Amino acid sequence: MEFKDSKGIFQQIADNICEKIISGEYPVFSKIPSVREQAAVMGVNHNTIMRTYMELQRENIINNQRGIGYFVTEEAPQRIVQLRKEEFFRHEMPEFIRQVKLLNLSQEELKPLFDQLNKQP
Amino acid sequence: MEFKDSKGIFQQIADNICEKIISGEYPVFSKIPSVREQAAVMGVNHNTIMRTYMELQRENIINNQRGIGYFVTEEAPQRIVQLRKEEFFRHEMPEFIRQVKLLNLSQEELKPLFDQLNKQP
DNA sequence: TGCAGTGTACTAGATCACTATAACAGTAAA
DNA sequence: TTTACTGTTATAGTGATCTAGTACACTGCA
Repeated sequence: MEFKDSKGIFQQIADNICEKIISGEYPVFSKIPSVREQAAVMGVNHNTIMRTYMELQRENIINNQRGIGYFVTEEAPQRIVQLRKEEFFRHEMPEFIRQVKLLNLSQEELKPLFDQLNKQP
Repeated sequence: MEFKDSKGIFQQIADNICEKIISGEYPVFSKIPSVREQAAVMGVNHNTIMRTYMELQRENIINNQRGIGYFVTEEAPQRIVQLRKEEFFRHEMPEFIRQVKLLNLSQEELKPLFDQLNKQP
């Protein structure tokens, strides 16, 4: 996996896992890759994955059974979407609007954006 | 100034200065605060400001006269807007759209966004 | 019981961003 | 010339993050 240096690696991995959960790649109740396996896949140290998993566990997105592995909780998808929506409306959307105004983008330039957003249900 | 820990401080200061330039707070050809003064205002070390200024100089947004200070270049506002537009269309907008789709936001939830964007000329 | 795979914990070290501090050099103006 | 600004450079130290490596404990299964 490639990482931006604008954010902690463990946070990026957490985001990545969360997206796999809400996209269905990691279904509810399923076991996610072990700390060591994930570390190998991501190309990072297993301690870094450990930190990621502990964070996600603290947020009740995964839970673990010692000696067995980590599992996606039943409430995970709902929690992730909820947390992300809050973040989206509190920060990302206002910042996005601020950018548009600061750059003084025209309706013409924004047309592709509208086209994409209008595809939403 | 408050800083997010998601990005280097020097980069956030550079962004801040760029916004002051395109908003007109730092007009073309004007002298911007000295390294030490800016450091005091921002509450950081002057080496950090030095790094910021060197970056901005590398991008031809400011230039300097040793012993006198740093000045906004004539082409600065245009360059900043151009660089930011490129960045916006290459990364921020696609990422924003990706988020909207991932969170499966409804037209209803997006209405405030449309309202804001339609205010653009 | 033994083994393989799992989580967990610990120490040590590398790297990076930023800070703290100092010293040096150019410019303008009194 | 002196003073008070400027930029510039250098060294050392701190804190956070991530890596490297090791060791230990738990679980399921052959």
